[in-house]
This record gives sequence, C-alpha cells and structure tokens, in this order.
Amino acid sequence: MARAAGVSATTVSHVLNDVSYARVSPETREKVKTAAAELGYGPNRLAQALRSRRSGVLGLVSEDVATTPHAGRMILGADQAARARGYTLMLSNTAGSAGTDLREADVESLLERQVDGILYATMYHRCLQPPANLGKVPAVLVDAVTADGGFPAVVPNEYGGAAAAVEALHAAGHTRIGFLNNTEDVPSTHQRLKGFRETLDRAGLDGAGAPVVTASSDADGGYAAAGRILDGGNPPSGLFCYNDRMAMGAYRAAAERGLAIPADLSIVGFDDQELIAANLHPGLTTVALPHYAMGAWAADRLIDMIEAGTAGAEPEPVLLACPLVSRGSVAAPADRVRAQG
Amino acid sequence: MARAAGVSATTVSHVLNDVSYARVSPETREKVKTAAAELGYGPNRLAQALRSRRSGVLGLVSEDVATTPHAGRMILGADQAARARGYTLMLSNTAGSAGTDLREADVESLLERQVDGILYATMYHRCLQPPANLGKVPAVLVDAVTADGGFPAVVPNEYGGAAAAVEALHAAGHTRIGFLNNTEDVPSTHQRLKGFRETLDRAGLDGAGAPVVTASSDADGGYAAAGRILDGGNPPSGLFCYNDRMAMGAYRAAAERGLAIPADLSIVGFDDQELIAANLHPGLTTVALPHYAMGAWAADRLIDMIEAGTAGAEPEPVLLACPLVSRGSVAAPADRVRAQG
DNA sequence: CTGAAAGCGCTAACAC
DNA sequence: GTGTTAGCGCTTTCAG
Repeated sequence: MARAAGVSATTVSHVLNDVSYARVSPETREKVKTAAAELGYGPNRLAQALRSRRSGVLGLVSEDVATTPHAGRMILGADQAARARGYTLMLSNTAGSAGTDLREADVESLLERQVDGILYATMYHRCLQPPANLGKVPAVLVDAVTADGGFPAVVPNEYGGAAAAVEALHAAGHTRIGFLNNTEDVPSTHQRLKGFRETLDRAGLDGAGAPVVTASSDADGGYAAAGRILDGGNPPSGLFCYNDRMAMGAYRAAAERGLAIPADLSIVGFDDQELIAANLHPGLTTVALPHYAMGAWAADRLIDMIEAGTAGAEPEPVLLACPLVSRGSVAAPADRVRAQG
Repeated sequence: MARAAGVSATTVSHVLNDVSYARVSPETREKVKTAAAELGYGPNRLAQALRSRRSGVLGLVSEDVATTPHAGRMILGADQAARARGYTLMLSNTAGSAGTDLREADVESLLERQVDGILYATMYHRCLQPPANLGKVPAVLVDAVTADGGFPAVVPNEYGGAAAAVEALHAAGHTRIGFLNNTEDVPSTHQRLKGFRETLDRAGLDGAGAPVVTASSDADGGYAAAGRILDGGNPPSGLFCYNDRMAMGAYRAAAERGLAIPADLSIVGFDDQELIAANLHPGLTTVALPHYAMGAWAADRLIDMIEAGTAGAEPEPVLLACPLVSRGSVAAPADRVRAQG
C-alpha cells in the first residue's frame, strides 16, 4: 500500500494512526488517505498486534453458551462495550460439565491467540473454581464468583431483586405474601430467600413466619408448590416466585382453583424471560436479570485492567441491580380487603 | 523459547508442528518437548498467522445476537464445528436495523483482523442483501438467503417441518386440522402454509379447504386466532400453530372453552422454544428449528471453502430438517370419533 | 517533514 | 540432523 501511494510505510503508519509526534505535510496526508480509500486498504491488525504486543482481542469463555436464553444478552453487552473501545470478542465455549484440565485447555487456546484479557462467564450465578492458567492475563468473572476472590467479578444483586419483588407486592397492598423457592443449593436460592424475608420484616410484616414452599425450578415445580401454598390455611394474596418458569406453573395452579390473576392472586416472577413473561396472560411482572449490564460492565472493567496494566483484583464481587419489570400480574388484593373490611 | 532449549527456532518449529519433511533426532525432539512443557510454552498463533497468511479464525457476524434464544444454539454449533477443525470464532454483532454501510464496517473490521472466512447469520429465516465486502473472503449465510444466490447458505426446511407437524396429527387420527399462521411476509410464513396444505392433500384431506387463520405471532395472536377457529363452524380437532408462542395462546383459548389438551384438542407448535414447550401443560409437541445443525454445517462448509481455496458458490440454499419433538399435546381425537361413529 | 533500519515470533527454503 | 537467512505487515527509534 505504502509503496503504491508513492510514500514510505512509515509515513502511512503515521498518517493512518494519527501519530501525535509525527510531522507530515497536509499534502502527503491527503495523498495517503486517498490512496488508502481507493485501494480499500485496511491495516493488518495481526501485524499490528505482533509488533505492539496488543491484540485488541478479548477472550470470552462461557460455560454452555447455549443453555440459557440469557447468554445472548450477556454476549451482546460484552460485545458492545468491547467494540466501543476498539476491542473484539473471541469466543470459546466450554462445557460446564468438563473437568478443570479441559477448561484450562480452552483458556490456553485463547492465550495462544494472544488475547489481551479473558471474560470468564457462567450462565447462571454460581461459585466456581477457575482454571489455573486464567491468571496469566487480566480476567474478569461474569455471573460467577470464586471462593477465594482473586478476580474481579460481577453478579446480579439477587437480594435486591427479591426485595424489589416483595416491595411491589407490598406497595400494591398485599400483607400476606408467599414465596415459591427453588430447591437447588445455589447463591440465588439463598439470597432471594434472604431478600424476601428481610424485606417483609422491614415492611413490618412477619418475614420469618411468611409461607415459603420449595420445589424444582420449572413449571411443574411451580404448579405443585403453588398448589400447596394456596391450599394451605390462610393462603397468601401475593406470590413471589423464584423464577418465571415456576410462576408459569403458579398461573396454572391459580386457574385450576378459579383464582383470577391479578384480581384474586398477584404474582411476581424472577429472570424476565421474555418468552414466558410477555406471553403469559396477564403479562408477568418480574425481576430482570442484568445480563446485558453484566457483560458490558465486565468488558469495560477488563479493558481498564488491560490498559492500566494492573491486575487489581476487586476485593468484593460487584452487584448489579435487578430491576422490576411491571406487566400485569400485580394488583391490589381487592376481594380479600373488601371481605375483611 | 528455542534459545532456552539450547536449539534453534527452526528445530522447535519442526518438532512442535510435526513437520513431515523434518529430520530431527529423537533426543532433540525430547529436549524440545520437555523444555516447552517446563516453560509452559505455547506457540504465538498471531505470528504463525502473519507468516502463513492463515489466521485460523472465523468471523461470525450475526444480526442481533441477543434477540432470540436460538442464537446460542447456532453459535454453539458453529463453535464446536470450528474448534473440531482447529478454528476459533470471532464475534461481531450487527444491528439488524443498521444500514448496509454500517454492516459493511462490521465486516471490514473482521477483515482487518484477517479472518479466514465469515459466517453471516440472521436470527430468523430471511432474505437479505449482504454487505458488498462480504465477498472478499469465503462466506456462508446462516438462516438466511440472498435474492441472487452468490453465497452458500443454510436454512431450515420449513416446508418439511410443517409436513411433519401435519403428519403427526394425521397419524394420531385427526382428519380436521387447522392452521394458526403468522401474518408477516417472511419465508417461514409461506413455506409452512404450503407444507400444511400440500401434506393434507397428500393425506387425502382437503388442503385448500382446511381452516387457516392468521394473527400476530405471539401468545395474544394465537389466543385470538384459536378463538376464531374454535368458535367457527365445524372446528378442527387438531391445530398446527406457526410457533410455540401462538400455541401458548391456543392453550389458553382451549382452556377457556373447556377443551382439554390433548383429549379434546391436539396442538402442534413450531420452533421448539424449550422455555415454552417444556413448561406448558401438557408439554407441547412441536417442530424444532435446527439452529445447532445450521451453525455446525455452516462452519464446516466455510472451512471446506477456506481449505480448498475455492469460492464455490452453492447454487441452492441447503435445507436442514426440522424434526418433530413429541411431548404431550397430541392424542387421538377420541371424543369426536366416538360421537360420530 | 520523511525514510531507512530493526525487530515482534514464526516458518519455508536452503545451506552445511 | 540442524542452523541460517529472509520476510509475513507493521511500528518505533533514529537519520537525514
């Protein structure tokens, strides 16, 4: 290209990269730019990377890209943030079930490609043991934490999300609120429960005494759990569900009992899986998981680390807000209030 | 590294790459390998790429990675296929709404990074106008076709999927089958309708006379459409729905009319969105979109082109099968048959 | 103001 | 059998 523009490679480099200390005449600048435009010339980022020891590539290793619809949002957030700062994402899917050695190999392959940093993402909030070689470049954990810190990490504020759900029900006038929780031993199970109880306490309701039923985190589990809670003594008028799938089961349980939503029973879900939440009738009011924001935050943080050259491990995982998404499944507990009033 | 093993770089290259024509003594081989292992040495793929003019990277530009839960499956398929042949995926999200010039810039950025080929994916089956610079490297279209051919492309066999759905209903004994179709002017709308009618004809039923109602492709649309078809004269005992969201609406319409699924009404969806299909009650029998397979096929085909050095445009888009996924929403039309028998 | 030289890490061709 | 040389496309001194 340089040769074709009748000028040296150095000059081309200077012009096209807007090198600050370069003094190039306006005419030469023009000549280079038009030549570049005509030839459709683009720099070879590989050669640049080799020379500068900066690839401008972020490795994204994600466990089971496919298993959750949220994956896309996270990738998108990371991609946008990366792109905004001139970086590109390189993908590497890892099987969640794979052994540490295999996942280490995945990281290694990214390392060989000279990625400047690595985003290590899981598809649901969990605590993991990262591969040993992850520390070789700056790295950030997405939707995951390690037992011993060591990496900056970003996870959803599960506690706050549960609080938002309970507050929405309380604000609508509900005083008897139940929780359909998951049975798995994952952070979200515990933190959403904690958020549920403590928010009730703060509202002057009895958190410890509020009905909580656990089941598998799908529609069938939600159906069964809702059945148990609705058929028990003094059933709640508002139901907070561990996730949207359980809420979907709760809808069915309510329908079978002749309870209209939201007139007779208000429901709040969690996850904001649009496919479910927007297609239920009425639309499900739910708490959104901040996948886009987590992806974007992580990429930004990673690039900061890369450009600062610091390993700077965050002492605590960063919590991102889980905002309430209102649709139509929450209303005042009208009948009950009138009946009791 | 070479220097550290007391041997030349050439020799290191020869043993680590198993170069066929290299004659290296077994002792030297050992020496190199142990040195590499101890240093945790991995080759610099960037330098290799610069030298060999082969990056081993596939660009994946996808319109709106995030908007559909299927995105992950497609990416996963492409990633697995690519990885199996030593390639890695580099991501570039493009806004579906963006102009051609913007999408051209996205492709350009991948080109600058010297990708060996490009996978251009849309998130639902459509006909598109690819950016002009896409032709600069081998490229394959995923879930999309161009008006004028030019690129190999892979799309779902919508017609075959619709046929499978109708056949499942017919095999269960249904002779009066209706179709809830989408209103949008996209290939799937037309091809599923064609598959619906022609399969009925082949079964000796009246394809042209079969009831078809169109509505928006979500639960509300499905609810409305199902209502119209069920309240009409001589309502069908089997319903084929354009997608799972519409089927979800049809479930509600059936419930409101006291029709049990599948006893009183059999339903088949399309898309196999597990979030919906597996969580409805009963589980929705539906037709799966082959996103994983499309991703894998496309990556494989692309690598073939790259390694063969041919542009070899496929004359026709490749159709991948949409298999039926049986859950619990199809049964024999028992009541009706008895009533009429 | 502009260009020549050196070198990022690697490999192909060719010596020795 | 093994090492030397050259060069992939770029950027960074440093000369002119």
